[in-house]
Amino acid sequence: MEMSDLRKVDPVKHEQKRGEILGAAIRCFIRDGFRGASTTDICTEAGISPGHLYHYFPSKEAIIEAMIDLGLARSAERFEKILAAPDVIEALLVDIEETSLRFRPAQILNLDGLAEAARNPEFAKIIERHTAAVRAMWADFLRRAQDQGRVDSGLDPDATANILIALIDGSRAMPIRNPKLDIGRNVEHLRTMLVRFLRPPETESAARKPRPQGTSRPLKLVRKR
Amino acid sequence: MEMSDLRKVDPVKHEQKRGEILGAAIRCFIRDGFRGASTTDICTEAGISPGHLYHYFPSKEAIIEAMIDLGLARSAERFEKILAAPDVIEALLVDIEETSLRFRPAQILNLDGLAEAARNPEFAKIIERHTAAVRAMWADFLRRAQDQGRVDSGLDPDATANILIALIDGSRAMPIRNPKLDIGRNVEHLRTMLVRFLRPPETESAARKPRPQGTSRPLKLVRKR
DNA sequence: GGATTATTAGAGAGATCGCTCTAATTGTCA
DNA sequence: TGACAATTAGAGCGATCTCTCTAATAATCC
Repeated sequence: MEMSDLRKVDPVKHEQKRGEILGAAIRCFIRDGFRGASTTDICTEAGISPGHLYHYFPSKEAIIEAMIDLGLARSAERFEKILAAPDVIEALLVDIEETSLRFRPAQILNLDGLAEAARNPEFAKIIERHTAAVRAMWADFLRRAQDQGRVDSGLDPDATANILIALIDGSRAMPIRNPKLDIGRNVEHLRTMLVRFLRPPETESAARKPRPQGTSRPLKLVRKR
Repeated sequence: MEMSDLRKVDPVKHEQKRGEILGAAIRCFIRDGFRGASTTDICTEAGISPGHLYHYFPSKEAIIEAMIDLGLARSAERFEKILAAPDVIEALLVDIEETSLRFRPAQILNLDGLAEAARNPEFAKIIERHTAAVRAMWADFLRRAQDQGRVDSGLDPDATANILIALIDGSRAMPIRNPKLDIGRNVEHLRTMLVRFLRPPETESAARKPRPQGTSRPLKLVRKR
């Protein structure tokens, strides 16, 4: 134990410690799952005692909820950055590659969270709210891109957003299903699919500008803002 | 199992009972998860006693493995049917709609299984093997379709198969993320994406028009719409 | 029918779970 | 410094977990 630090009646310090414990809990949940990780495990990982733990969190469930909140907040941040990028599709692909395909273990928790949400109404509410927010962000982007003729205006923004989200979810399972995944090639094919899916059909775009496209080489879809 | 003494009462009956217990276990696992469902729950659901349960299965883990095997076998069957259909994409869409989007609760177990595989090497092996088999089936189909000019020959069959599998995985999360999902519209957009992704680019389809082997059953991939 | 064996029931052992409680320790301030 | 409040440690409670064990029942063969 660390006895060397000088203690103060400091709410900042308290919050910081809470964060440390939450971090330890996340590590445990990644390793063993929501139900597999015990409060004792969390205490050991955080280097504290059970009583101490319950001084910072009222229950194990509260820890899980705090962790989900944190995860969803980080996720929303990432999406905001993606949607603010000059080339949204490229930014999305980079994000999928870095956070899902290269198997950051934290992504396991998304699978756990979804499975848990399917049977726990409390969690379901949180997931649904967060999904609605992300979908709205995507749909808003898609509408603007449609107005600018960069995305097929025949697509429904909400439905398209749902599919993009599903694609991101599915990508999380990829490295689990196939640890020897050829990441570069998969990203390339994802890019091809997205570009072909979203770009305006020939009839629409041909009127505006010439389409220099022969083979499967994808073209840049999105630029200015 | 004793293999030398088969003279006793119906091994068929024994196997049938085993199946019943497995079914009860699956219902419990769907409801509460692998770790959330206790052996007592399973016994209650199956209407038997603990000792009885352990007469049919050596451990809880064995039940889970038997269930995963069963699930993957059923899944492989479904894919074989899909790939044997006259219009593969339509068959795939119907399957996604019926088994994933309409929220058959059994699909939760896929999420559980993936999450568990991410931290349990034993499960990971099973999932990887099954995924490799399904991917091989898809890749084989894609290669044939490419030879017939129905699918863009610029696509790598394995990478494309991986993406299709990811799409199926992602579709499972859809109804959890959004219970008010407009299923029809989503299926329609999925269809659009798949068709645009897979069909040969204009130049190719115009140049090399591979014509029918009329006698053999045509693998119709894309319906002109 | 009597002997033998497969099958079933259910209590409960032993371990672990989430969580509580008391007491010791640390920091603050009159 | 001494009273008081905040914080921490860790034993352990009651519930629940997986799994075992003994004995009763059902099925089979002579």
